[in-house]
Order: sequence, then structure tokens, then C-alpha cells
Amino acid sequence: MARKKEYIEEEVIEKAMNLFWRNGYQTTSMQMLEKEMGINKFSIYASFGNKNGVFIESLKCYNQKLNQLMSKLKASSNGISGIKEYFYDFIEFSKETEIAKGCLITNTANEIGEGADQKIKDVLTNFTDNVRNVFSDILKQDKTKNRDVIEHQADYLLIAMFGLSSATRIFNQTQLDNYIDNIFKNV
Amino acid sequence: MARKKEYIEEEVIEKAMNLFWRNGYQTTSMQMLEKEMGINKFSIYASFGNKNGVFIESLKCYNQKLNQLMSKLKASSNGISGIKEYFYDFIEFSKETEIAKGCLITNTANEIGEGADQKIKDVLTNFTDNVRNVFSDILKQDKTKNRDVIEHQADYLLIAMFGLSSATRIFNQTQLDNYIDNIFKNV
DNA sequence: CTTAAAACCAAACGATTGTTTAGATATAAG
DNA sequence: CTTATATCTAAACAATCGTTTGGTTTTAAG
Repeated sequence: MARKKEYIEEEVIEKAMNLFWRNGYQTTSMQMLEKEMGINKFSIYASFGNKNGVFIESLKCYNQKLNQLMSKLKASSNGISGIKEYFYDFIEFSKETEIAKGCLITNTANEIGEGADQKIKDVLTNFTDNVRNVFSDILKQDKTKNRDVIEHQADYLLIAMFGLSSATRIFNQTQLDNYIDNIFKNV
Repeated sequence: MARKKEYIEEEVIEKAMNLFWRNGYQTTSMQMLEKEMGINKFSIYASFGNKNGVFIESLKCYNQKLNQLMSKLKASSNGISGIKEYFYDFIEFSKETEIAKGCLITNTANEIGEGADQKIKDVLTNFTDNVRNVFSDILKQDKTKNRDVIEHQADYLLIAMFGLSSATRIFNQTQLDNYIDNIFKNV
């Protein structure tokens, strides 16, 4: 006995996510979100609580998109060369629609300071643990490597991904290619 | 025929720089700057024009501090192991007073989006060119390396520094040690 | 000692921030 | 068709943003 929503939450969140991705949390205002999401402020608050709620859902949406990107890697039995492919896939992903925006999670980790919201920190931790586990699983395909080496290399590749995120925003393709080549000389 | 300033611009800018370093550009408000710098808003505007002016000067101040840190490296004839030492020096530098804050320049590069101020972009470009040249000069000490290899490795190490900046903010010392060890297996 | 210039403080500026509310509109159940 | 309820638009909320201004205090030259 009520009116129907004229928007689909998953759809408008994806638009919000892209805005946050381009501009960061602080720079993105409710006014900008209103315009980009195509719905009224009232509807945004009804669906997501507040700005932080929109951001949290945007992070989760980004996480999902990245999991889709990683599904190829998860299913792969190509070992390290599979991870290297993922690095290249990520570069394309980060500039999907327009200019390079880096990784939303990495950008957020770099943006937030001391007094950051705990929910946001949790999403970040979940994300890094997730990526690290995927890398670790792939590395385990090589039975000649012992557990210590695998853990170290998983950490190394995870941090290298963080570097790649920043790099996509500043450096050119040749520099990125060269960076990735060097990174994978050690694993 | 006038009153004397009760503050030294270099001193208050260093305080502003530390605030920007901890919190980023957007999060840092004039109110916070007023408190941290210990002078009135009027004085801030009289000395630095506006918030952007304070930030530009803060970036320059940071640049100077980093050049001091690099002076050891510039004078070094230890080749690559000198650069590796610089990586460790930077980690200490980034958490000099308190918690890890990464590199202010890298943080800024990650924070600013499409419509960033040109002056800020210029400072960032100057900085990366500067660091890259120092790395390049050190690498040239090895006469067995040809020009192409040196340019590639300078780019690689530069991007690795960007990764290290993010990493200091998120990962623990063991992970950082391992990261640096792996990075320097290739140069 | 007077006087002009610069630095100080505090208050206020309009604009924009994130958030809430009031009233009109649409929809589905009874 | 009536009625209850959820969604819509648009206006307003207090708070804070970066910035400016007016008046007071300090200083140093004449």
C-alpha cells in the first residue's frame, strides 16, 4: 500500500562509487552525489542513512567489481604469470571509463587519517586480506616453495599492488610496464 | 615605522606542513591551521595569501626536508645499497614524530583529482623529477649498466617509493622489510 | 611626542557543508 | 473509490567552510 521506488539501489550506488573513485571521499559532496546518482537527497538518506553510508556501500560495490576482476585469477592455474596478468587487467580496470583513478581502496587508505571511521577501516582490512589470500593461493601452486616464502611473496605482491595504484595516476604506460616487469623478476 | 611580526614564517609553515601531512589537504581546515600554527587567520592570509598558498609553501617545506634526507644519498658512492638505505631512512622519516603518515607528496598525488590546482601539480612534477634524477645518478656509478637500463631502473625505484609511501601507512615493519628486500633483488 | 604603517584580534562575510523537514504525489490494499 | 503509506520534490536547517573587514595595539621613523 505504498508508492514504488523509481530507482534501483545497486544502480545508483555504482554511480556514487564512480564519483568517489574519481574525487575521493572528502571532495565528493552530497550535492555532487545527488546530481550523479540522479535522485534526490531525501532518497539518498532514505536508502543509505548518510554520506558515510553511501561511501561504505560504494566501497562494497567496488570490492565486488574487483572480485569479478579477480575471478579470472582465482580460477587460473597459471601461477605467477596469472598474477602478472591481473596486474595488467587492473590497469585497464582503473581507467575503465576515462582517466586513471587508481584503486578506490588504496586511494581511501591514503586519504583517511587518524580519526577515520571504523567501518571504513574494516572494509579496507577485509579487502587487503582478501587480495593477499588470493595471491597466496596462487603462489601455493608452486610446490617447491615453502610456506615462509609464500607468505613473504604474498605480502610483497600486495604492497606492489598499492604502488601500482598510485603509479597509474601519475606515470605513463611505458613506466608501468617496466615497473611490473621488474616486480615479477623476483617471484 | 611599523610593528614587528610575532612569528617566523618558516616556523609556522613547518607546523602547517605537519598538519597537512597528518590529515591531507581537504580535511585540514583554516580553523585547524590557525590552532596548529599558533597565529590568527589574518596573519595566515597576510603571509601566505590563502589556504592553497599555505599548502604550496608546506609542500616546498616538505620538499626541503626530503632533500635533507636525500643529501646523504646524493653524497654517497655506495651505489644501490645507498638507495636501499634511503628507503629505510624514509620509513623512519615518515613516522618521525608519531604514527606513519606516508609521503606528503605521494599522499597529495593520490588525493587530488581532475580539477587540481596547476601550482600543486607543478610541485609534484618537480619532486618526482628530482627524486628520479638522484636515483639515476646513483645508478650511473655502475659503469657496466647501459643508459636504457639505468632509465628503466630509475623509474622502477621511483614507483617503488610511491608504493612504500602507501605501505608505511598500512603495513607493519616486517612486511615493509620484506617488500624492500624484494624490490632490491632486481637492481 | 607625534604619527604613520604594519600586525594583531575578533567578528562577520556569503557560500557550501551534511542533514532534516513539510507538503505534494503516487501506489497498492481494503 | 477510499485510505493508508511510502516516495517524491523543494525548501530550510544549523554548522562549518574559506575569506574579508573594522578597530585596536604595537612599533619605529621624523
